[in-house]
Amino acid sequence: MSIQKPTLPKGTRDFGPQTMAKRNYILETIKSTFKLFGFQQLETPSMENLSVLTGKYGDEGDQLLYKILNSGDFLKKVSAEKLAEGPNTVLPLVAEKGLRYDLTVPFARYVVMNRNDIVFPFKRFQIQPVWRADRPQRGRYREFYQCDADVVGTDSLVCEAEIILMIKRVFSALQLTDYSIKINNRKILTGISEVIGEPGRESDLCVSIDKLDKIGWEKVQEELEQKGFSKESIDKLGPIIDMNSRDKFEFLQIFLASSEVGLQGLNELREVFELLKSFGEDDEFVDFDVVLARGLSYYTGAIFEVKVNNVSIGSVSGGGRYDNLTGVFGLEGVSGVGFSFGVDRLYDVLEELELFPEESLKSTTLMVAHFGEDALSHGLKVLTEARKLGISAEIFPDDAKMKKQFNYADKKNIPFVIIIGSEEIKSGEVTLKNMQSGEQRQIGLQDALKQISQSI
RNA sequence: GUGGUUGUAGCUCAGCUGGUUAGAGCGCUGGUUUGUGGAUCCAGAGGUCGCCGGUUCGAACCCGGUCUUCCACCCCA
Repeated sequence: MSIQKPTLPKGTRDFGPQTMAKRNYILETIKSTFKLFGFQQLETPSMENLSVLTGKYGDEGDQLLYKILNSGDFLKKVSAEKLAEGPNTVLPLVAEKGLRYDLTVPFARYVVMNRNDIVFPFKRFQIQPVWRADRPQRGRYREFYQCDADVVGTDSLVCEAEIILMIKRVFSALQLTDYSIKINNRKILTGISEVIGEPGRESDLCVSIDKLDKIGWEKVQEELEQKGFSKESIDKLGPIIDMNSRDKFEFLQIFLASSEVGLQGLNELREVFELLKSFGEDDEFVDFDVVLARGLSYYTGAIFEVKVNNVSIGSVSGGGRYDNLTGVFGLEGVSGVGFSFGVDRLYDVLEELELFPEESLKSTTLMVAHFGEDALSHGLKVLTEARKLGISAEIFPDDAKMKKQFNYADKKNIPFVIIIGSEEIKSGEVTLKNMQSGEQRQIGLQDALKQISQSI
Protein backbone atom coordinates (compact mmCIF):
# COMPACT_ATOMS: atom_id res chain seq x y z
CA MET A 1 0.00 0.00 0.00
CA SER A 2 1.64 3.17 -1.13
CA ILE A 3 1.32 6.34 0.89
CA GLN A 4 -0.24 9.10 -1.14
CA LYS A 5 0.51 12.74 -0.65
CA PRO A 6 -2.54 14.64 0.52
CA THR A 7 -3.68 17.50 -1.69
CA LEU A 8 -6.22 20.28 -1.61
CA PRO A 9 -9.03 20.59 -4.14
CA LYS A 10 -8.29 23.11 -6.88
CA GLY A 11 -9.00 26.67 -5.87
CA THR A 12 -9.24 26.07 -2.12
CA ARG A 13 -6.84 27.08 0.64
CA ASP A 14 -5.88 26.41 4.22
CA PHE A 15 -5.59 29.44 6.43
CA GLY A 16 -2.72 28.86 8.85
CA PRO A 17 -2.44 30.55 12.25
CA GLN A 18 -0.59 33.64 11.00
CA THR A 19 -2.99 34.05 8.11
CA MET A 20 -5.98 33.61 10.38
CA ALA A 21 -4.65 36.22 12.78
CA LYS A 22 -4.48 38.71 9.94
CA ARG A 23 -7.82 37.71 8.48
CA ASN A 24 -9.47 38.07 11.85
CA TYR A 25 -8.01 41.53 12.19
CA ILE A 26 -9.83 42.51 9.00
CA LEU A 27 -12.99 40.58 9.79
CA GLU A 28 -13.29 41.99 13.32
CA THR A 29 -12.94 45.51 11.99
CA ILE A 30 -15.70 44.97 9.47
CA LYS A 31 -17.94 43.15 11.92
CA SER A 32 -17.70 45.81 14.59
CA THR A 33 -18.50 48.46 12.01
CA PHE A 34 -21.59 46.62 10.82
CA LYS A 35 -22.76 46.27 14.39
CA LEU A 36 -22.06 49.90 15.13
CA PHE A 37 -24.47 50.83 12.36
CA GLY A 38 -27.19 48.54 13.65
CA PHE A 39 -26.75 45.49 11.43
CA GLN A 40 -27.47 42.05 12.83
CA GLN A 41 -25.67 38.89 11.88
CA LEU A 42 -27.26 36.14 9.82
CA GLU A 43 -25.89 32.73 8.95
CA THR A 44 -27.44 30.34 6.48
CA PRO A 45 -26.51 26.74 5.59
CA SER A 46 -23.66 26.04 3.17
CA MET A 47 -26.06 23.99 1.10
CA GLU A 48 -29.38 25.06 -0.30
CA ASN A 49 -31.92 23.17 -2.31
CA LEU A 50 -30.91 23.39 -5.93
CA SER A 51 -34.35 24.79 -6.75
CA VAL A 52 -33.47 27.84 -4.64
CA LEU A 53 -30.20 28.41 -6.45
CA THR A 54 -30.76 27.58 -10.10
CA GLY A 55 -31.96 30.22 -12.49
CA LYS A 56 -30.85 33.07 -10.24
CA TYR A 57 -27.45 33.72 -11.74
CA GLY A 58 -28.09 33.23 -15.43
CA ASP A 59 -26.98 30.30 -17.56
CA GLU A 60 -23.32 30.88 -16.81
CA GLY A 61 -24.04 31.05 -13.10
CA ASP A 62 -25.84 27.71 -13.18
CA GLN A 63 -22.74 26.20 -14.76
CA LEU A 64 -20.68 27.45 -11.86
CA LEU A 65 -22.91 25.98 -9.17
CA TYR A 66 -21.56 23.07 -7.17
CA LYS A 67 -24.17 20.35 -7.09
CA ILE A 68 -24.30 17.78 -4.33
CA LEU A 69 -24.89 14.19 -5.35
CA ASN A 70 -27.85 12.66 -3.54
CA SER A 71 -26.96 10.28 -0.75
CA GLY A 72 -27.64 6.60 -1.09
CA ASP A 73 -28.44 5.19 -4.50
CA PHE A 74 -28.33 8.39 -6.46
CA LEU A 75 -29.12 6.56 -9.69
CA LYS A 76 -32.42 5.29 -8.33
CA LYS A 77 -34.53 7.70 -10.39
CA VAL A 78 -32.44 7.52 -13.54
CA SER A 79 -33.85 5.21 -16.16
CA ALA A 80 -32.06 4.36 -19.39
CA GLU A 81 -34.35 6.68 -21.36
CA LYS A 82 -33.74 9.56 -18.99
CA LEU A 83 -30.03 8.98 -19.21
CA ALA A 84 -30.20 9.15 -22.96
CA GLU A 85 -31.86 12.56 -22.72
CA GLY A 86 -28.62 14.01 -21.43
CA PRO A 87 -27.23 15.85 -18.43
CA ASN A 88 -29.98 18.46 -18.13
CA THR A 89 -32.58 15.76 -17.57
CA VAL A 90 -30.41 13.65 -15.30
CA LEU A 91 -29.11 16.44 -13.05
CA PRO A 92 -32.27 17.14 -11.06
CA LEU A 93 -32.71 13.40 -10.60
CA VAL A 94 -29.31 12.81 -9.03
CA ALA A 95 -28.76 16.10 -7.19
CA GLU A 96 -31.29 18.08 -5.22
CA LYS A 97 -28.88 20.22 -3.19
CA GLY A 98 -26.06 22.60 -4.07
CA LEU A 99 -23.48 24.77 -2.34
CA ARG A 100 -24.37 28.42 -1.97
CA TYR A 101 -23.04 30.61 -4.77
CA ASP A 102 -23.41 33.93 -3.00
CA LEU A 103 -25.02 35.33 0.14
CA THR A 104 -27.73 37.37 -1.55
CA VAL A 105 -29.98 34.56 -2.73
CA PRO A 106 -29.90 32.72 0.62
CA PHE A 107 -30.68 36.07 2.24
CA ALA A 108 -33.66 36.59 -0.06
CA ARG A 109 -34.82 33.06 0.75
CA TYR A 110 -34.51 33.81 4.47
CA VAL A 111 -36.48 37.05 4.17
CA VAL A 112 -39.29 35.29 2.32
CA MET A 113 -39.45 32.39 4.75
CA ASN A 114 -39.44 34.70 7.77
CA ARG A 115 -41.42 37.60 6.37
CA ASN A 116 -43.86 37.55 9.28
CA ASP A 117 -41.20 37.71 11.97
CA ILE A 118 -38.86 40.21 10.39
CA VAL A 119 -39.19 43.83 11.39
CA PHE A 120 -38.60 46.04 8.37
CA PRO A 121 -36.40 47.76 7.50
CA PHE A 122 -34.25 44.70 8.08
CA LYS A 123 -30.50 45.28 8.39
CA ARG A 124 -28.43 42.15 8.28
CA PHE A 125 -24.81 41.29 7.69
CA GLN A 126 -23.44 37.91 6.76
CA ILE A 127 -19.87 36.66 6.60
CA GLN A 128 -19.59 33.16 5.20
CA PRO A 129 -17.80 31.22 2.50
CA VAL A 130 -19.39 30.72 -0.91
CA TRP A 131 -18.44 28.29 -3.67
CA ARG A 132 -18.09 28.66 -7.40
CA ALA A 133 -16.86 26.05 -9.88
CA ASP A 134 -14.91 28.74 -11.71
CA ARG A 135 -11.42 28.32 -13.05
CA PRO A 136 -9.14 29.70 -10.36
CA GLN A 137 -6.67 32.53 -10.87
CA ARG A 138 -4.78 34.82 -8.54
CA GLY A 139 -7.33 36.36 -6.23
CA ARG A 140 -10.05 34.07 -7.56
CA TYR A 141 -10.90 30.93 -5.72
CA ARG A 142 -13.48 28.19 -5.78
CA GLU A 143 -14.11 28.72 -2.10
CA PHE A 144 -13.98 32.26 -0.78
CA TYR A 145 -15.59 34.47 1.82
CA GLN A 146 -18.15 37.11 1.17
CA CYS A 147 -18.87 39.79 3.64
CA ASP A 148 -22.27 41.31 2.89
CA ALA A 149 -24.42 43.94 4.54
CA ASP A 150 -27.88 44.80 3.23
CA VAL A 151 -30.86 46.86 4.29
CA VAL A 152 -34.15 45.71 2.85
CA GLY A 153 -37.60 47.20 3.09
CA THR A 154 -36.76 50.86 2.66
CA ASP A 155 -36.02 53.24 -0.20
CA SER A 156 -34.36 55.80 2.01
CA LEU A 157 -31.14 57.19 0.68
CA VAL A 158 -29.88 57.37 4.25
CA CYS A 159 -28.85 53.75 3.69
CA GLU A 160 -26.67 54.74 0.75
CA ALA A 161 -25.02 57.44 2.80
CA GLU A 162 -24.44 55.04 5.68
CA ILE A 163 -22.78 52.55 3.37
CA ILE A 164 -20.29 55.24 2.47
CA LEU A 165 -19.76 55.97 6.16
CA MET A 166 -19.18 52.31 6.94
CA ILE A 167 -16.65 51.97 4.15
CA LYS A 168 -14.84 55.03 5.42
CA ARG A 169 -14.81 53.73 8.97
CA VAL A 170 -13.48 50.31 8.01
CA PHE A 171 -10.79 51.77 5.78
CA SER A 172 -9.66 54.27 8.34
CA ALA A 173 -9.50 51.55 11.01
CA LEU A 174 -7.36 49.50 8.64
CA GLN A 175 -5.05 52.51 8.15
CA LEU A 176 -5.91 52.82 4.47
CA THR A 177 -5.52 56.42 3.41
CA ASP A 178 -5.37 56.35 -0.37
CA TYR A 179 -8.53 54.95 -1.91
CA SER A 180 -11.67 56.11 -3.65
CA ILE A 181 -15.30 55.19 -3.21
CA LYS A 182 -16.77 55.45 -6.65
CA ILE A 183 -20.46 56.04 -6.78
CA ASN A 184 -22.93 56.27 -9.62
CA ASN A 185 -26.60 55.65 -10.23
CA ARG A 186 -28.03 53.11 -12.57
CA LYS A 187 -30.80 55.53 -13.51
CA ILE A 188 -28.23 57.94 -14.83
CA LEU A 189 -26.96 55.20 -17.11
CA THR A 190 -30.51 54.50 -18.20
CA GLY A 191 -30.91 58.21 -18.88
CA ILE A 192 -27.76 58.30 -20.93
CA SER A 193 -28.93 55.42 -23.09
CA GLU A 194 -32.18 57.28 -23.69
CA VAL A 195 -30.47 60.54 -24.52
CA ILE A 196 -28.07 58.99 -27.02
CA GLY A 197 -30.97 57.36 -28.77
CA GLU A 198 -30.56 53.76 -27.65
CA PRO A 199 -33.32 53.45 -25.04
CA GLY A 200 -33.58 50.15 -23.16
CA ARG A 201 -30.07 49.14 -24.08
CA GLU A 202 -28.35 50.30 -20.90
CA SER A 203 -27.37 46.74 -20.01
CA ASP A 204 -25.24 46.40 -23.11
CA LEU A 205 -24.06 49.94 -22.61
CA CYS A 206 -23.07 49.26 -18.99
CA VAL A 207 -21.16 46.10 -19.74
CA SER A 208 -19.04 47.90 -22.32
CA ILE A 209 -18.61 51.17 -20.46
CA ASP A 210 -17.54 49.26 -17.38
CA LYS A 211 -14.43 48.19 -19.26
CA LEU A 212 -13.37 51.76 -20.01
CA ASP A 213 -10.63 51.70 -17.38
CA LYS A 214 -9.31 48.40 -18.62
CA ILE A 215 -9.44 48.59 -22.40
CA GLY A 216 -9.81 52.29 -23.18
CA TRP A 217 -12.32 54.42 -25.07
CA GLU A 218 -11.29 53.21 -28.53
CA LYS A 219 -12.01 49.58 -27.74
CA VAL A 220 -15.24 50.43 -25.98
CA GLN A 221 -16.43 52.19 -29.14
CA GLU A 222 -15.55 49.13 -31.20
CA GLU A 223 -17.40 46.87 -28.83
CA LEU A 224 -20.48 49.10 -28.88
CA GLU A 225 -20.41 49.17 -32.64
CA GLN A 226 -20.27 45.39 -32.68
CA LYS A 227 -23.31 45.29 -30.44
CA GLY A 228 -25.19 47.38 -33.00
CA PHE A 229 -25.04 50.81 -31.45
CA SER A 230 -25.23 53.48 -34.15
CA LYS A 231 -22.33 55.72 -34.93
CA GLU A 232 -24.30 58.81 -33.87
CA SER A 233 -25.18 57.29 -30.52
CA ILE A 234 -21.58 56.46 -29.79
CA ASP A 235 -20.49 59.95 -30.79
CA LYS A 236 -23.02 61.43 -28.38
CA LEU A 237 -21.33 59.43 -25.65
CA GLY A 238 -18.08 61.25 -26.24
CA PRO A 239 -18.63 64.26 -23.98
CA ILE A 240 -19.52 61.93 -21.09
CA ILE A 241 -16.25 60.07 -21.39
CA ASP A 242 -14.07 63.16 -21.23
CA MET A 243 -16.06 65.32 -18.86
CA ASN A 244 -13.84 64.42 -15.94
CA SER A 245 -12.70 67.92 -15.12
CA ARG A 246 -16.04 69.73 -15.49
CA ASP A 247 -18.73 69.93 -12.84
CA LYS A 248 -20.47 66.63 -13.41
CA PHE A 249 -23.76 67.56 -11.82
CA GLU A 250 -24.03 70.74 -13.81
CA PHE A 251 -23.09 69.01 -17.04
CA LEU A 252 -25.46 66.07 -16.58
CA GLN A 253 -28.34 68.32 -15.58
CA ILE A 254 -28.21 69.66 -19.13
CA PHE A 255 -27.19 66.45 -20.87
CA LEU A 256 -30.02 64.46 -19.28
CA ALA A 257 -32.64 67.21 -19.58
CA SER A 258 -34.83 65.10 -21.86
CA SER A 259 -34.70 61.98 -19.69
CA GLU A 260 -36.95 61.89 -16.66
CA VAL A 261 -35.37 58.82 -15.17
CA GLY A 262 -31.89 60.18 -15.77
CA LEU A 263 -32.69 63.35 -13.88
CA GLN A 264 -34.18 61.28 -11.08
CA GLY A 265 -30.95 59.35 -10.74
CA LEU A 266 -29.02 62.57 -10.69
CA ASN A 267 -31.24 63.91 -7.91
CA GLU A 268 -30.83 60.76 -5.87
CA LEU A 269 -27.11 61.04 -6.11
CA ARG A 270 -27.23 64.68 -5.17
CA GLU A 271 -29.28 63.80 -2.10
CA VAL A 272 -26.77 61.17 -1.00
CA PHE A 273 -24.08 63.85 -0.99
CA GLU A 274 -26.43 66.18 0.93
CA LEU A 275 -27.06 63.45 3.52
CA LEU A 276 -23.34 62.97 4.00
CA LYS A 277 -23.18 66.63 4.96
CA SER A 278 -26.06 66.20 7.38
CA PHE A 279 -24.12 63.40 9.02
CA GLY A 280 -21.43 65.97 9.61
CA GLU A 281 -19.12 64.13 7.26
CA ASP A 282 -17.34 65.38 4.19
CA ASP A 283 -17.15 63.71 0.82
CA GLU A 284 -13.46 62.92 1.09
CA PHE A 285 -12.64 59.69 -0.78
CA VAL A 286 -16.04 59.80 -2.53
CA ASP A 287 -16.03 60.13 -6.31
CA PHE A 288 -19.01 60.51 -8.59
CA ASP A 289 -17.97 58.34 -11.53
CA VAL A 290 -20.35 58.47 -14.47
CA VAL A 291 -18.78 55.53 -16.23
CA LEU A 292 -18.97 53.24 -13.23
CA ALA A 293 -21.39 50.51 -14.28
CA ARG A 294 -20.52 47.22 -12.59
CA GLY A 295 -21.50 44.24 -14.67
CA LEU A 296 -24.36 43.28 -12.43
CA SER A 297 -27.66 43.76 -14.12
CA TYR A 298 -29.91 43.77 -11.08
CA TYR A 299 -28.90 47.13 -9.66
CA THR A 300 -31.55 49.79 -10.15
CA GLY A 301 -30.31 52.79 -8.18
CA ALA A 302 -27.01 53.65 -6.54
CA ILE A 303 -23.92 51.70 -7.54
CA PHE A 304 -20.73 51.56 -5.47
CA GLU A 305 -17.24 50.36 -6.02
CA VAL A 306 -14.13 50.93 -3.92
CA LYS A 307 -10.60 50.91 -5.23
CA VAL A 308 -7.41 51.26 -3.27
CA ASN A 309 -4.97 53.41 -5.20
CA ASN A 310 -1.42 52.43 -6.09
CA VAL A 311 -1.80 48.72 -5.49
CA SER A 312 -2.02 45.91 -7.99
CA ILE A 313 -5.37 44.66 -6.73
CA GLY A 314 -8.72 45.53 -8.30
CA SER A 315 -11.80 46.68 -6.46
CA VAL A 316 -12.08 45.62 -2.83
CA SER A 317 -15.69 46.44 -2.17
CA GLY A 318 -18.84 47.08 -4.12
CA GLY A 319 -22.59 47.11 -4.04
CA GLY A 320 -25.73 48.95 -4.97
CA ARG A 321 -29.47 49.34 -4.72
CA TYR A 322 -31.82 46.78 -6.18
CA ASP A 323 -35.59 46.50 -6.56
CA ASN A 324 -37.43 43.38 -5.80
CA LEU A 325 -34.88 41.18 -4.06
CA THR A 326 -37.42 38.52 -3.23
CA GLY A 327 -39.64 38.59 -6.30
CA VAL A 328 -38.45 35.23 -7.59
CA PHE A 329 -39.62 33.67 -4.33
CA GLY A 330 -43.05 35.22 -4.60
CA LEU A 331 -42.64 38.17 -2.28
CA GLU A 332 -42.95 41.39 -4.23
CA GLY A 333 -41.96 44.88 -3.23
CA VAL A 334 -38.96 44.15 -1.06
CA SER A 335 -36.22 46.42 -2.31
CA GLY A 336 -32.97 47.19 -0.66
CA VAL A 337 -29.42 48.30 -0.88
CA GLY A 338 -26.35 46.30 -0.03
CA PHE A 339 -22.65 46.06 -0.37
CA SER A 340 -19.86 43.64 0.22
CA PHE A 341 -16.21 43.67 1.25
CA GLY A 342 -13.77 41.47 -0.61
CA VAL A 343 -11.86 40.05 2.34
CA ASP A 344 -9.31 38.17 0.29
CA ARG A 345 -8.50 41.24 -1.72
CA LEU A 346 -8.35 43.49 1.33
CA TYR A 347 -5.90 40.99 2.77
CA ASP A 348 -3.71 41.27 -0.31
CA VAL A 349 -3.90 45.05 -0.18
CA LEU A 350 -2.86 45.24 3.47
CA GLU A 351 -0.10 42.74 2.81
CA GLU A 352 1.17 44.74 -0.14
CA LEU A 353 1.14 47.99 1.82
CA GLU A 354 2.50 46.30 4.96
CA LEU A 355 -0.34 47.61 7.05
CA PHE A 356 -0.93 44.66 9.33
CA PRO A 357 -0.13 45.83 12.86
CA GLU A 358 2.38 43.86 14.90
CA GLU A 359 -0.26 43.15 17.55
CA SER A 360 -2.43 41.26 15.10
CA LEU A 361 0.32 38.63 14.89
CA LYS A 362 0.93 38.03 18.59
CA SER A 363 -0.56 34.89 19.94
CA THR A 364 0.50 34.17 23.50
CA THR A 365 1.77 36.94 25.77
CA LEU A 366 3.62 34.83 28.29
CA MET A 367 5.36 31.50 28.22
CA VAL A 368 6.61 29.68 31.28
CA ALA A 369 9.92 27.89 30.79
CA HIS A 370 10.97 25.39 33.39
CA PHE A 371 13.64 22.93 34.50
CA GLY A 372 12.20 19.57 35.33
CA GLU A 373 9.12 18.24 37.06
CA ASP A 374 9.13 20.33 40.23
CA ALA A 375 9.53 23.50 38.29
CA LEU A 376 6.75 22.49 35.92
CA SER A 377 4.20 21.99 38.67
CA HIS A 378 5.31 25.29 40.14
CA GLY A 379 4.84 26.82 36.71
CA LEU A 380 1.25 25.66 36.49
CA LYS A 381 0.37 27.96 39.38
CA VAL A 382 2.04 30.80 37.53
CA LEU A 383 -0.18 30.09 34.54
CA THR A 384 -3.30 30.23 36.67
CA GLU A 385 -2.26 33.55 38.19
CA ALA A 386 -1.47 35.00 34.80
CA ARG A 387 -4.74 33.89 33.26
CA LYS A 388 -6.67 35.35 36.20
CA LEU A 389 -5.28 38.70 35.09
CA GLY A 390 -6.30 38.07 31.52
CA ILE A 391 -2.77 37.46 30.30
CA SER A 392 -2.77 34.76 27.69
CA ALA A 393 -0.22 32.29 28.92
CA GLU A 394 1.11 28.84 28.21
CA ILE A 395 3.77 26.53 29.57
CA PHE A 396 6.17 24.43 27.58
CA PRO A 397 4.61 21.08 28.38
CA ASP A 398 7.63 18.84 27.90
CA ASP A 399 10.72 18.53 30.01
CA ALA A 400 13.05 20.02 27.42
CA LYS A 401 16.26 21.92 27.19
CA MET A 402 16.13 25.66 27.75
CA LYS A 403 17.30 26.22 24.22
CA LYS A 404 14.35 24.37 22.84
CA GLN A 405 11.89 26.14 25.11
CA PHE A 406 13.24 29.54 24.16
CA ASN A 407 13.23 28.65 20.53
CA TYR A 408 9.56 27.84 20.80
CA ALA A 409 8.80 31.19 22.44
CA ASP A 410 10.82 32.96 19.79
CA LYS A 411 9.10 31.25 16.87
CA LYS A 412 5.71 31.94 18.34
CA ASN A 413 6.52 35.58 18.82
CA ILE A 414 5.86 35.40 22.55
CA PRO A 415 7.08 38.64 24.13
CA PHE A 416 7.59 37.47 27.73
CA VAL A 417 9.08 34.35 29.29
CA ILE A 418 9.03 33.47 32.98
CA ILE A 419 11.72 31.01 33.95
CA ILE A 420 11.31 28.64 36.84
CA GLY A 421 13.99 26.39 38.23
CA SER A 422 15.37 25.32 41.58
CA GLU A 423 16.70 28.80 42.31
CA GLU A 424 13.32 30.38 41.75
CA ILE A 425 11.51 27.76 43.77
CA LYS A 426 13.93 28.40 46.64
CA SER A 427 13.69 32.19 46.52
CA GLY A 428 9.97 32.29 45.84
CA GLU A 429 10.51 34.68 42.97
CA VAL A 430 10.50 34.18 39.23
CA THR A 431 12.87 35.22 36.49
CA LEU A 432 11.11 37.45 33.95
CA LYS A 433 12.67 37.83 30.57
CA ASN A 434 11.68 40.34 27.91
CA MET A 435 12.23 38.50 24.65
CA GLN A 436 12.58 41.59 22.56
CA SER A 437 15.20 43.42 24.61
CA GLY A 438 16.76 40.31 26.10
CA GLU A 439 16.68 41.82 29.60
CA GLN A 440 15.85 39.57 32.49
CA ARG A 441 15.69 39.78 36.27
CA GLN A 442 14.37 38.00 39.31
CA ILE A 443 11.28 39.56 40.85
CA GLY A 444 8.14 38.52 42.70
CA LEU A 445 5.49 36.80 40.62
CA GLN A 446 2.81 39.46 41.11
CA ASP A 447 5.26 42.21 40.17
CA ALA A 448 6.22 40.31 37.07
CA LEU A 449 2.61 39.84 36.02
CA LYS A 450 1.83 43.48 36.72
CA GLN A 451 4.68 44.49 34.49
CA ILE A 452 3.41 42.25 31.72
CA SER A 453 -0.17 43.53 31.93
CA GLN A 454 1.05 47.08 31.78
CA SER A 455 3.01 46.50 28.62
CA ILE A 456 0.12 45.03 26.62
C1' G B 1 -16.10 26.78 -20.72
C1' U B 2 -11.68 28.32 -24.64
C1' G B 3 -6.30 29.04 -25.34
C1' G B 4 -1.59 29.01 -23.03
C1' U B 5 1.81 28.06 -18.74
C1' U B 6 4.05 25.56 -14.49
C1' G B 7 5.40 21.13 -11.39
C1' U B 8 12.92 18.67 -8.83
C1' A B 9 14.33 18.42 -0.51
C1' G B 10 9.71 21.78 4.24
C1' C B 11 10.63 26.75 1.08
C1' U B 12 13.13 29.37 -3.27
C1' C B 13 15.43 27.38 -7.24
C1' A B 14 20.08 24.88 -10.20
C1' G B 15 20.55 20.39 -13.12
C1' C B 16 24.67 21.46 -20.11
C1' U B 17 21.49 18.61 -26.98
C1' G B 18 18.60 11.72 -22.42
C1' G B 19 24.32 8.76 -19.91
C1' U B 20 26.34 5.66 -13.49
C1' U B 21 25.19 6.88 -6.45
C1' A B 22 20.16 14.32 -8.38
C1' G B 23 22.72 19.67 -6.27
C1' A B 24 22.76 24.87 -3.73
C1' G B 25 20.81 28.55 -0.39
C1' C B 26 17.39 29.08 3.43
C1' G B 27 14.83 26.11 6.97
C1' C B 28 14.98 21.63 10.09
C1' U B 29 17.65 18.15 13.79
C1' G B 30 21.94 17.55 16.89
C1' G B 31 26.60 19.53 18.91
C1' U B 32 29.81 23.75 20.40
C1' U B 33 27.05 25.89 25.73
C1' U B 34 23.80 19.17 30.68
C1' G B 35 19.89 27.33 33.58
C1' U B 36 18.50 30.83 28.23
C1' G B 37 15.93 32.26 21.88
C1' G B 38 16.59 35.57 17.54
C1' A B 39 23.13 37.21 12.10
C1' U B 40 28.73 32.55 14.99
C1' C B 41 31.03 27.79 13.91
C1' C B 42 30.73 22.23 13.09
C1' A B 43 28.00 17.93 11.80
C1' G B 44 23.57 15.42 10.14
C1' A B 45 18.77 14.07 8.30
C1' G B 46 15.57 14.81 4.28
C1' G B 47 13.84 13.63 -2.82
C1' U B 48 9.36 6.87 -6.08
C1' C B 49 12.47 14.51 -9.93
C1' G B 50 3.44 15.89 -9.54
C1' C B 51 0.94 11.08 -11.07
C1' C B 52 0.06 7.10 -14.93
C1' G B 53 1.61 5.12 -19.36
C1' G B 54 4.87 5.18 -23.86
C1' U B 55 9.70 5.71 -26.78
C1' U B 56 14.90 4.10 -25.56
C1' C B 57 20.28 -0.23 -23.95
C1' G B 58 19.33 3.96 -20.60
C1' A B 59 14.38 9.32 -18.97
C1' A B 60 14.26 14.69 -14.03
C1' C B 61 15.16 15.70 -19.37
C1' C B 62 11.57 13.17 -25.34
C1' C B 63 6.00 11.76 -26.44
C1' G B 64 0.66 11.02 -24.72
C1' G B 65 -2.82 11.38 -20.85
C1' U B 66 -4.11 13.17 -16.03
C1' C B 67 -3.80 16.31 -11.73
C1' U B 68 -1.79 20.91 -10.00
C1' U B 69 -0.03 26.19 -10.47
C1' C B 70 -0.18 30.68 -12.75
C1' C B 71 -1.81 33.84 -17.08
C1' A B 72 -5.28 35.73 -20.98
C1' C B 73 -10.50 35.49 -22.58
C1' C B 74 -15.57 34.84 -20.58
C1' C B 75 -17.43 36.16 -16.08
C1' C B 76 -16.83 37.75 -11.38
C1' A B 77 -15.42 38.67 -5.28
